[in-house]
Amino acid sequence: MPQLIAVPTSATPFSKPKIHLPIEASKQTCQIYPYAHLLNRSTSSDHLNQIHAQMLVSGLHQDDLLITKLITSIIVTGEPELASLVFNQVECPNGFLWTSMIRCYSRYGPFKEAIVFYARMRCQSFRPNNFNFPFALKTCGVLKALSEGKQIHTDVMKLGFVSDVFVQTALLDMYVKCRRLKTAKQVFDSMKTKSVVSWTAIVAGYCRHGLLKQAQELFHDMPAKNIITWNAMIDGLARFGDLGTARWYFNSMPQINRVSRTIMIGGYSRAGDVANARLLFDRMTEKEVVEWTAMISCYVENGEPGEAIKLFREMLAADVKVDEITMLALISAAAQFGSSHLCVWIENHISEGGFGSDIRILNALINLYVQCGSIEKAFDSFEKIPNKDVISYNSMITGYATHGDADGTLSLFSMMIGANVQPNSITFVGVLTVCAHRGLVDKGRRYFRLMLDLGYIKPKVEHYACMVDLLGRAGHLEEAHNLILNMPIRPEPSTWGALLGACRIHGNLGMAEVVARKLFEMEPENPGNYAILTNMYSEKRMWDAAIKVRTAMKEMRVFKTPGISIAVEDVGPCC
DNA sequence: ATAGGGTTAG
Repeated sequence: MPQLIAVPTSATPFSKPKIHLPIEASKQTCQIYPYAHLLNRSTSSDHLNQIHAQMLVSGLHQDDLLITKLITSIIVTGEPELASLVFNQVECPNGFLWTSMIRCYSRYGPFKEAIVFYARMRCQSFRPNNFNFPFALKTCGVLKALSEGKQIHTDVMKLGFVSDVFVQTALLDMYVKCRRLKTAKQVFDSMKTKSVVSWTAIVAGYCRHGLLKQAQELFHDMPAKNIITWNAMIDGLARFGDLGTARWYFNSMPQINRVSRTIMIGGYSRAGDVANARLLFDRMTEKEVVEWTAMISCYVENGEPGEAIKLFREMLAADVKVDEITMLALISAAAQFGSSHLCVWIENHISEGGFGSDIRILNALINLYVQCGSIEKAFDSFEKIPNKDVISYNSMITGYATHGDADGTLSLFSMMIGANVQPNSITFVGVLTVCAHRGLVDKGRRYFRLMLDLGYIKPKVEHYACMVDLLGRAGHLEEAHNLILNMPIRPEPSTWGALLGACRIHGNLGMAEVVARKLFEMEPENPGNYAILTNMYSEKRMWDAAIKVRTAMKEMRVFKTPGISIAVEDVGPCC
């Protein structure tokens, strides 16, 4: 995470905020205050603008109480930009105002602005209060902005909030969200008084990162649990493979709610138990958008897009309000279904629901068109996105790559660089895949080199697999072999498998023997590797060697699985 | 300040 902004940590001097209220303005106060009752949730932003204009004219824009009310009203309309506009005209904002602005951005985004506001507050040497920290820290967690979080941590210590349970809990949660479990635990251990929330935050942190042992230990040690603690625990268990225990906890917890059931639906879904997920779903009386979406996703996750789409229709019939996450699940289902006649229907829902400006939806749409085979339409949707992010570019690059379009892939990569969007490891999977597919050896080498030179991308096995495939197919077996031997991460059987395949293509028996030996060690139970080597011996009429491999196979009790042809199910029309 | 559903690759 690049540093968003330098948060000044100088803690002195603290100037008390002063309100410079013009005398004339204070005289007019009673005339203007009647406007205050207009500032409620339903006030439109035009109306707020009018009120603000009047305040400016009357010189009341420095009136602490009124401005606070105005900004609060703007914030509930969810328009942070307008709120900042008003805020920026306040000479000496009070603590409540600073908190409001930070909280506003931490809720509606852009999240970065919340930290910017925190930094601005510190630049003005305003002393944060215990309400400022949690919202600023929460935002650091959302953005995974560890370095900013640490700077706020310094402020917390300098300014004497080490014994504030709220602040400390927010701090430990920030470390949890930034994947710093050890630091989170240190903060937790240092707390003299801990609330249920503090305990739950650390338990949930361990759960989220799959450290179930630590989580369970604390779970059993904690003096009191609430339903959130239980839910965090069953989610951890269900998420990381111990569905049985999760189920046991689920059945023995003092009370359950909608969240508990949704967690279990997710657990069953990941275990492939669609029937039990549906059973739980059907038994729920109060189903809202999250529950419906969980069940729809369950079908998507388990390869039943038809059922997912059917359930979505039921959801509409049940008059449940669809949100952007339901739409993402639905688009996923349609993409899996792969039929282009769903696309128009989907696009209608997107515009009806007002999701047309949500970049996540638009990105999913690119993938939908790619999966339906209309790469041109995918590009149309891609082009229409005003501020394309990495995922937009990746979706399109991957789309071209899976269609084997090297020109499309590589020109889009250049476009991405030109637009100053940083490629990530997924981008390079796409680029290298297409190079391997199209036999573009030199280009592949160059892009691979570029990826390493960029420095911020940790090469993964997938990248090496692409390169081995690319070099191997082109006959550069030695180079491919050396790449595997020198790669900084553990090669997977499939990495060696790619090389073995290349040896077969080029009839290089010597290297095939070396590679096969490696594979026999790694996955002695996989019959495919023996088969390739046996076939290579047979092709060279080396019958003795072939028989030797077969015998070894028998001794290892490896049997070649007979070929199975799976009938393609006719799903029929779905709508 | 703590819990549930989602988009890009493989």
